[in-house]
Amino acid sequence: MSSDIKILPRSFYESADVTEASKSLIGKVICTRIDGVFTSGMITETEAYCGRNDKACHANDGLRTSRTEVMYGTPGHAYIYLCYGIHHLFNVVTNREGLADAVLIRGIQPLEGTDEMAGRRNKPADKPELADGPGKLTQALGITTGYNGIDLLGNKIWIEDRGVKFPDVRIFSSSRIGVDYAGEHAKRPWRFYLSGSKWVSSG
DNA sequence: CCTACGATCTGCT
DNA sequence: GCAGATCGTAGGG
Repeated sequence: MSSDIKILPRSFYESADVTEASKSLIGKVICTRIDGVFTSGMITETEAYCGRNDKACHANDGLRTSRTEVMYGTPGHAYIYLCYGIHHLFNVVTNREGLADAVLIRGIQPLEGTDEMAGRRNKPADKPELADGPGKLTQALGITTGYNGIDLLGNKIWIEDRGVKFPDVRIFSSSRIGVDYAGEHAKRPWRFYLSGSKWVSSG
């Protein structure tokens, strides 16, 4: 029964294709134990960002700064940054060291600790607004930039495979949200989401 | 040093 | 539907 649950190994994050990694993360379960509180949710929506030839990516074409340094590090670590001065956005670093590929988590279906999430969000536990957006789910899970760079094979933030596998026909794609500044690259269909799920950002 | 702006969300109209 | 919030980062002087 519980033997179906396993933490994603480093090799999962070492995928050489960030769009494949992005798709594969749909259906996986992100878990946090923050201040001793366990919360979790199934990933419903992701976006791929590539370190080479992708103007939407913070680390595009080798741009290396203190902010982007984590993206150039070991896959399977968290890149968490502050967006619009308010929202903490959570990414997983993929591929291999030095390349700066990452997947942004944009939506989850809350599973465990929903009352705790509701408290953190000051929203009802059973409504999509609890976690149907990149800034909402981090608040629900208790994730802040203070955890930037953390290893996802540790015991604070991790991702599990619980044996849920959706058929490819249920994974829809679209252009990425909020990256119009990236010009032509903004049109790439690098957003992936579970069709029919309520727990997906409206955009 | 200074300025512009964002991988968003909320509340109000 | 739209404007305001809010602050770290990047880039330029």
